[in-house]
Amino acid sequence: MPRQVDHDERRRQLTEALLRIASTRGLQAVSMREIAAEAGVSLRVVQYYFTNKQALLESGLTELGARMDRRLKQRAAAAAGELTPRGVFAAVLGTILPFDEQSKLDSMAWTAYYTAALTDPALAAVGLTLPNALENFLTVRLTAAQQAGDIAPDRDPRTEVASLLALANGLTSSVLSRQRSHEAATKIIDYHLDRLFGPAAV
Amino acid sequence: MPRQVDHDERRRQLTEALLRIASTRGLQAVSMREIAAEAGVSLRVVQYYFTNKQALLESGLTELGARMDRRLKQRAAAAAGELTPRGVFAAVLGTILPFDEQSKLDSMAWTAYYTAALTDPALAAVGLTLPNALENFLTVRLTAAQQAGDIAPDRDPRTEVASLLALANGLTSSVLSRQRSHEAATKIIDYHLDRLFGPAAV
DNA sequence: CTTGATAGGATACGACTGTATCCATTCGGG
DNA sequence: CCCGAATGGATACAGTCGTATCCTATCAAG
Repeated sequence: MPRQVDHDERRRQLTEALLRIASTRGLQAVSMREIAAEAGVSLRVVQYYFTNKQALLESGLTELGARMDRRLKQRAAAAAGELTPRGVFAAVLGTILPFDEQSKLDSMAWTAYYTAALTDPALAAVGLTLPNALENFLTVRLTAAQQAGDIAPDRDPRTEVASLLALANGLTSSVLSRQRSHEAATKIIDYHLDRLFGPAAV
Repeated sequence: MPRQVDHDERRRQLTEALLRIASTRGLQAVSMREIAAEAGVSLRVVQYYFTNKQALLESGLTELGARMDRRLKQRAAAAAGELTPRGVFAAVLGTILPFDEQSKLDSMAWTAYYTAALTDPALAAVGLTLPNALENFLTVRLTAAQQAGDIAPDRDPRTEVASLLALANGLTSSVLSRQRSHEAATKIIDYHLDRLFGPAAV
């Protein structure tokens, strides 16, 4: 059995242990020793696979981005065929909202990272690439949809996209803090998609 | 000079020092000794006026809520007279968005507290009262505005209010992370108020 | 069989944490 | 006057933190 595979597998296990701690007890509860305990290994092993804590934290953020990406592609695959403009938006925004236990935990971790990035420039660079990519992607789609006559001409595609993403982020916050349920948040998103594209065909 | 005044004044100074650290270096950088240094007093003084760190943190959260409340009342007083429904919403949402250096710092601290509250139930109770109060207040106003014919009858007041508040929160996040400017965020808010109430009278 | 790299257990170091204690000063009411 | 309470300086304590070091194993290539 090749070494390299074991090596990457170990790193993945440690990163997952890190995210488990960050999402349930917060990023300030993440320490080298806690990760070791959570992963069931010794402190030395954590040190061995990650040169320092900074590298570990960045690995966690990268993994979070990869998970979000994976979920997006799953939704895209599941909704294959019906690639209506509205379907694309429902998929992307529905992926941002925490919709099951795991995505809720990931959203918690993401929020923790986001907050840390506000006062730690090293994390900020890694964390902002995904949101920007989403905004650009959706703006292109919505502009095309407008030219095809799918949305009213007096709508501003850039503003609409920025609004929907900011709305999804705000709703995510309220779901995480148990201010409202996932279903309530989804209804609010649908309400706006109805107004933008017209009622869903289903 | 009465003791009680000095006592409260000292507590206020220490709380402000705490918020200064939390908003510039994050909540994890807040320690008893750091607060003492920031306030220019000895560690013992911090211990003397706050029995433990938990009390100190709660004091910071309370102060943040009080500041937000103060800003809201300032806007309300400045816009006195023109209490159009749209004016009320513009005032409230404009207060949520960080509009100057100080409110930006406060928003940073608020975000830090919000994230901490996700994994620390003790803080959650204190931090959710203001958002809920805002939501209820605005819903009453918008329902009345709809009955007065100020907004279209096919709008759902509760959903609209929840959306605007979530939107303002999401936009605040993007402003704090320098994804967009305060002006850009304000324009997005205005865009939606225009659609909801019709263009501003000014 | 030996040698060097990979892997990991055990332990130590200095810095920092919240909290507690000991002690000196100040000051208003008896 | 003086005595207890309010105030605060200096220091100590037991943990935890990230990181570094020392020392074994294991194992593939020479």
